[in-house]
Amino acid sequence: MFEQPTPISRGIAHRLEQLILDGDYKPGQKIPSERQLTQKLGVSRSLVREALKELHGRGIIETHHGKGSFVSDILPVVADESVLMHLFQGHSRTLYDLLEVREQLEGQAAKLAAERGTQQDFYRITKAMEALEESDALVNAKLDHDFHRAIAEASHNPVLIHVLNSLKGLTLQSVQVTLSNLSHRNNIKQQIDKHHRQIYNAILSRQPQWAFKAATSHVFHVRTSLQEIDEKEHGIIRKANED
Amino acid sequence: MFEQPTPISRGIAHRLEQLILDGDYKPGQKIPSERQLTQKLGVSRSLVREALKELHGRGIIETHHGKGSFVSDILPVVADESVLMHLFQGHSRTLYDLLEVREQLEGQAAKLAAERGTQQDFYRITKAMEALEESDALVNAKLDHDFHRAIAEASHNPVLIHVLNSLKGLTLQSVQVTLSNLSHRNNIKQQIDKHHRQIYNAILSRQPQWAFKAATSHVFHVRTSLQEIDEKEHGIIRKANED
DNA sequence: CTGTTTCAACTGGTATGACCAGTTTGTTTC
DNA sequence: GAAACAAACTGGTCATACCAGTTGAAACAG
Repeated sequence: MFEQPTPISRGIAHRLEQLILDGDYKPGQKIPSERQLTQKLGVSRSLVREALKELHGRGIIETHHGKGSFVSDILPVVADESVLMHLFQGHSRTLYDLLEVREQLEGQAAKLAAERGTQQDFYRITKAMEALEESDALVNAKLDHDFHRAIAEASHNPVLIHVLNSLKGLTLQSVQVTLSNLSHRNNIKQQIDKHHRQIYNAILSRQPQWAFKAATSHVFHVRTSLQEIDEKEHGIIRKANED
Repeated sequence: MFEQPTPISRGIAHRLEQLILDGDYKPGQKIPSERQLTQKLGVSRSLVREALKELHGRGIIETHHGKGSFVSDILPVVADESVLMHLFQGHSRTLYDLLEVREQLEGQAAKLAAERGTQQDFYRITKAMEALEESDALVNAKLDHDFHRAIAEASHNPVLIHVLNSLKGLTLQSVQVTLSNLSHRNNIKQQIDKHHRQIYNAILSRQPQWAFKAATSHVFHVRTSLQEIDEKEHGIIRKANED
């Protein structure tokens, strides 16, 4: 009755927004030029421009004359790192706090990934997994993070991806600390790999419950292991950011 | 040297914004047509339209085909509280995404609160709980939020508190939407109260597992309830601010 | 005179095409 | 090799024409 057939312009802004949310265009990255979008979206440049204006109004993109439009990297308003980073320094406990949070988040991500992951997602996860296993070098905090990130993205939950990504800086740091503390015990490195495999298998065989369990207990295990060591060797964590 | 002489369009949007802020055009009121603005502002219609789009993006005006543009009566709640806020508009899915994340976070918070909460924490939670129960008014998004916040703080996990707090802006709005959609069904309001009681009891009797379960299933319940309604009445969420 | 129909004049929505103005890049020139 | 320059990008602005809802007043029917 009052169904106005949604103006195309709304649709354009919406579609672009979705592309950004889906990660097709990432924060800081340049999006196609107006002329290109005109083609890609099959509408006139006027519409493209108006859609971009709308997104600009929402603070989603920034535009520079002669250069192009870019996805605002200020996107991660959630949990801005500076604050957390601040918490971190001098408070080794924050590492545990962080892991406590990640425990749930990673669990949820794994679960959703098992439910919703596409073949493409699985491919990415597999690649990350392989890269992780090959490198017996113990320094690969980044690879570890890539693996978890691939899973997060497979959850197709923008908010979840967003929050986890916001914790990225800390995560990286924490993983670094973790590895440097845990991995020179070879059996632990093996255990971690085993965990990853469990998560991996659960997701690819589409068993959400199992994936959740595997992911949470993985983080839990890392946390408690770290805790034990910390109690023994006392104060190792503080030193972790000095290189 | 790098001072690019502010594009006119920015100026247009700004001038219009100023007119509205100055009270020349009041909330709910119609602003001049695009053609009129073209004259009044001395620029082309394209620019006027783009400026209007920008204002629309900020939520300052609403536009209706054939009728005109009107100043939003829900004036900007202070620019953009967070960018995520915008993801909402037209993306009801994001609400579910958000609840999926909160499900775990709230669960963890409740669990930790049960483990670590002090008597003072419990006192605060109790007060929030009472305030929540007394107000049989259904509009108390804030009270609901206060309750969950008290629990979060009782977890004594700064990271968790911070992340949950970051989601506050969204939570508030989502809760608002939630309530306005759920609560006019009286039995649901009762169910929610019951959930809160369960969480409350679990925490104060220091039963972490139970608290976790109660909190997660609470959010889960809210999410699925909302989902059902959304599927039935279809599109209600978008309309939530039209009265 | 009343109620309906109709149509013209609004309103915003979309599409072209032209031209201006910064930016980048590769070529030419010294 | 370095400086100068000239396309070929990019976004910014304008003018014009036409489509599509909305509204209200004039024309008409009863």
